[in-house]
Amino acid sequence: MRFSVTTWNINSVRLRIELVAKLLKSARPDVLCLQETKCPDDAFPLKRLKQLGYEHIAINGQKGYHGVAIASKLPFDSSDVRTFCGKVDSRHISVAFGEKAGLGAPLVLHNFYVPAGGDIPDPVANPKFEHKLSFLDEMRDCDPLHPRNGERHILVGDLNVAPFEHDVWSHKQLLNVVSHTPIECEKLLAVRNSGDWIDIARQRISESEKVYTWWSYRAADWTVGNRGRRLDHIWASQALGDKIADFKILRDARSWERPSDHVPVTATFDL
DNA sequence: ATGGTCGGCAACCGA
Repeated sequence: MRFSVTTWNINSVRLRIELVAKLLKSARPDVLCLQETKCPDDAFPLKRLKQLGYEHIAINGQKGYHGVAIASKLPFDSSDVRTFCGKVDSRHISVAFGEKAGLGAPLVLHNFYVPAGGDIPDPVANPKFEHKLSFLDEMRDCDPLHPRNGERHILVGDLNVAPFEHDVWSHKQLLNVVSHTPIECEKLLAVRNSGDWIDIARQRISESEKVYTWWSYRAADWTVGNRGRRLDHIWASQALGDKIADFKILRDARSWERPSDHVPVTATFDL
């Protein structure tokens, strides 16, 4: 049985619902995980997604900022929301697929939107950076993110960290830029190692090859110099390690009309 | 070396 998951920081789901439709009509993933929906739950475009065949939807939104959602063709048994750092920010939602989904054994899917962390890479001078580091520490210590004994877990999202040298266009020039500072990279890797996760992109693509999922809006032409970063991630627990069938970054989406600055990332499993 | 652009929501904040 094929099972595919797409993650996409949409940067306003209401503004870009037709881009979401375009993606869902062409890629047809089984599940779509969105971040930065910027949409209160009572204004979420449920109808349009249901029309597109994604009838099972879990949302965790708030007004103006953040917000995450999971839209699925397959029914899930339950959904859950976690908070981090004692804030009410909508930065996490998870769903559990059980018998109803027809995927065999249970499968848990976590969708995260990690804080961007502001501009100054100093936790003393910049509370937003401190928040980001604390958020990563809490993820590391979060028991539900530690799959064990052959449990099938997938973790996706905009993790706002590009951990490896070739996850950014210039390792040297970005060493002191939030998203690629050594302390963040270490902390993200600590999250990954706390749960024995596989970073699917780097399982599939050599560590020496440049891989990006985000290109800044602050460039007249985002293609000039290809100054991207790999901020969006899909991780799988060890139990899924030999089931990974495909991995795709839809770079084209950065050229769509009024695009998000992030592009969709999809992993396909042969369960 | 610096500033560059978005979206939400109604003056800036967050990214």
